[in-house]
Amino acid sequence: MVRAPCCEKMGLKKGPWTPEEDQTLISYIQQYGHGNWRALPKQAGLLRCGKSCRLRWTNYLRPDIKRGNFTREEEETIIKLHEMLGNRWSTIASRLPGRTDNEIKNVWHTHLKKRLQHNQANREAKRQINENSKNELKMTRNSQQFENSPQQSSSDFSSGVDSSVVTTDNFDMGIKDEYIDSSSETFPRIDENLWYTENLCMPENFKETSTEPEIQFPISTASTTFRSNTDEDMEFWYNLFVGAGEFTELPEL
DNA sequence: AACCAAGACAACCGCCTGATG
DNA sequence: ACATCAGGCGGTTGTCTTGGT
Repeated sequence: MVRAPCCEKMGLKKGPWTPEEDQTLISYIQQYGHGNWRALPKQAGLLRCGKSCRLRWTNYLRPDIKRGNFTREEEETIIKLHEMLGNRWSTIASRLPGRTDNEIKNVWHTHLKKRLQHNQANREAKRQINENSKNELKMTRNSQQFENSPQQSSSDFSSGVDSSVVTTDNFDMGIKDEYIDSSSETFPRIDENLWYTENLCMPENFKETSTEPEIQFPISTASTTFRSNTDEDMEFWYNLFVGAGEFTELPEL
């Protein structure tokens, strides 16, 4: 394949477009259209290559371009589509009227990618806290049980003689990544799907901020997922994730 | 006020594909 | 079938702006 000569070698201008150039291009396209991009700059009197003109028009000057910040809905659409399609910016752009692939690509690299990485790091941190709390709880309950029943041997605990006791064995092997003892009454289970941002909820008295909330409380029961803002639930989750041990008031964000 | 680093975004580059002769 | 061209796409770079020191 023969490569077209680059703009510089042909003495054509590069770099940012001036308002005059923009106006020239707009006027020409409004009058004659853009049937042939390669021929257009010469006919319009622009010292630019056709490719540059096309990009300038499609990414910036087109009348149906939507300028300004992306809405929350647009951002969510991009995130979802990117999850499905990967870096197919033009396909993603076709689903967002008035937005160009270039703009979407820029937004992705400058905002959305970082936000997703941040969310992922948060989820990982929470998961770690959850894991640590789980271990602490496990140890506490085991030691309490040992103190209350000094006559029992440690092998009795792990054999599951008393079904109300959470032992190392039934905790680890019974239900993975869930907070639940064999009576299934005391501890709500964590629905892993709730870690995803769209499923997280904030307590009513939490302040809405533009940044990612630091603490969020996913709640579900063994049978059904629900969202709760009751003090009891908040206290449970606050102690679980923040690890303060003593719950006094909800944190200000 | 001056400088510098980081962020945001416009523009370019190189490759690919489909159309055409 | 092959060569050439135009247009499209995604990755990368360049430039301007902004915020911090």
